[in-house]
Amino acid sequence: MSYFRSRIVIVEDNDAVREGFSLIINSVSNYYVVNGYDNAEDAIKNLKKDKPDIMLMDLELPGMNGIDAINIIKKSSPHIQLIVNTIYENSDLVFQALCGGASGYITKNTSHSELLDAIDEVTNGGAPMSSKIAKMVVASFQKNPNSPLSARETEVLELLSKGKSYSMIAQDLFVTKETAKSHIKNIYSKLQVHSKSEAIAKATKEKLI
Amino acid sequence: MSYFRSRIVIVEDNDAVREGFSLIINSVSNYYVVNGYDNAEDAIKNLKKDKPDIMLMDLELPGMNGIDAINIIKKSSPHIQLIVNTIYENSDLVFQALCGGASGYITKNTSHSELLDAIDEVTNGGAPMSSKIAKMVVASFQKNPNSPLSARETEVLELLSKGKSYSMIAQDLFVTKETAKSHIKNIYSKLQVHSKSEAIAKATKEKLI
DNA sequence: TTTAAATCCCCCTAATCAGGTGAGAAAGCC
DNA sequence: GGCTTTCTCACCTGATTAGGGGGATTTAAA
Repeated sequence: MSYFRSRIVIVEDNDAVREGFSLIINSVSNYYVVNGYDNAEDAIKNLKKDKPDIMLMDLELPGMNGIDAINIIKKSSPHIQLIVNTIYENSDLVFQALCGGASGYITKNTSHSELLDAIDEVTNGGAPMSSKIAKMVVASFQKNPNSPLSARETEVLELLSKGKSYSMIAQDLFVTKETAKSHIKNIYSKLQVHSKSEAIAKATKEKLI
Repeated sequence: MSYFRSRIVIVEDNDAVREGFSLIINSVSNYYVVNGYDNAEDAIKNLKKDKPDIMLMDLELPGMNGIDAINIIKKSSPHIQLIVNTIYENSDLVFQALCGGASGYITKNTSHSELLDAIDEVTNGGAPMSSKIAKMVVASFQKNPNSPLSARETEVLELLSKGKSYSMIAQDLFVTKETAKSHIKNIYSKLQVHSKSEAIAKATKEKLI
């Protein structure tokens, strides 16, 4: 744990919630809230002045949304640890926030002590997540168990998705080019597509690869 | 929380550790350890008999390794929740375990109460992870901030990685095919590659896309 | 004012892609 | 035993592509 008090900025449009967070965070000695904003624009404008180590960021904000804010903040100040705090558990939002550089994602049913735990965790280089979010993140690594494709076809599609040509796939799998083509034809027929890009798009969407 | 005691199987080659876990888990009312094994083969053989709801799985085992075991167990009994418990924090192992269907990944510096917390969490549909593991998982969503590629080039490479042809990329970006080609030439030169597959491989490895 | 980025154009050749049609061997299922 | 799927291989065709070469212009940042 740091010997310095980490500087925290809160971006949250609900005044009561924002002030509640401030009180909680300021009640412990390791942290203090340097500023709170009800919109992302003002928070971004004052980054240089506030010098936050950690930001608590709501996603549903008036004006600029939280996802865009995360991208802007992380580009200009990559050292800032962003913790998303929102009611949304929509998977697109979660992955957009994480891809944009959020260090954690906690939902708004979080207790005061859990909020402080989350701040502790990013301070120690962790990645705090609500239980449901962690589950979504872990699930994103796993394939669809109901794939219509055979093991070999999946293998071929994986190589196709790596940009390999028919002949390269054939080489990798120690078969002839005609065999690779044959697999691809069957993949197209099963997925009801007519090109590499459609096949990869469908396979990615349905987590077949 | 369930009204039934969840059935737990432990796969762990260190006898003392395995028996320690059993004692801890059996000391709470929600769970009981139906069996413990010092290798994956025996655990897999007895799946039908043991009917575990949750398995605690070490990765470094004599004979079959834990990753292969996870894949086999998840294929035959997808309802089983697997919690990896290992000393390894190697990123390849973590992602292999998660891709294979592990529900959680905790490292061996975990306290007794944290172990029980992890079991509680999978019981409630969560995905328990050690702090470092969660950080690795979240980091896997984020791009390399030191990419040599321009924003436009990254965009082009992303489309290329989706299997799109030069002309499709041009259409998507509302430019001519020659422009798309020009970007791709620059990408190849910057990445020092000479084909789609090499570019995608390098970009994926270095998280440029 | 030099550099990088983004756009566009021409030429070239070998290779690729997608479709059709057909077929043999092995494995699994009822 | 018969059925289906899977994996393997082959030939044909026509349109497109990929990757390389050579340039050029405009804008914006350093």
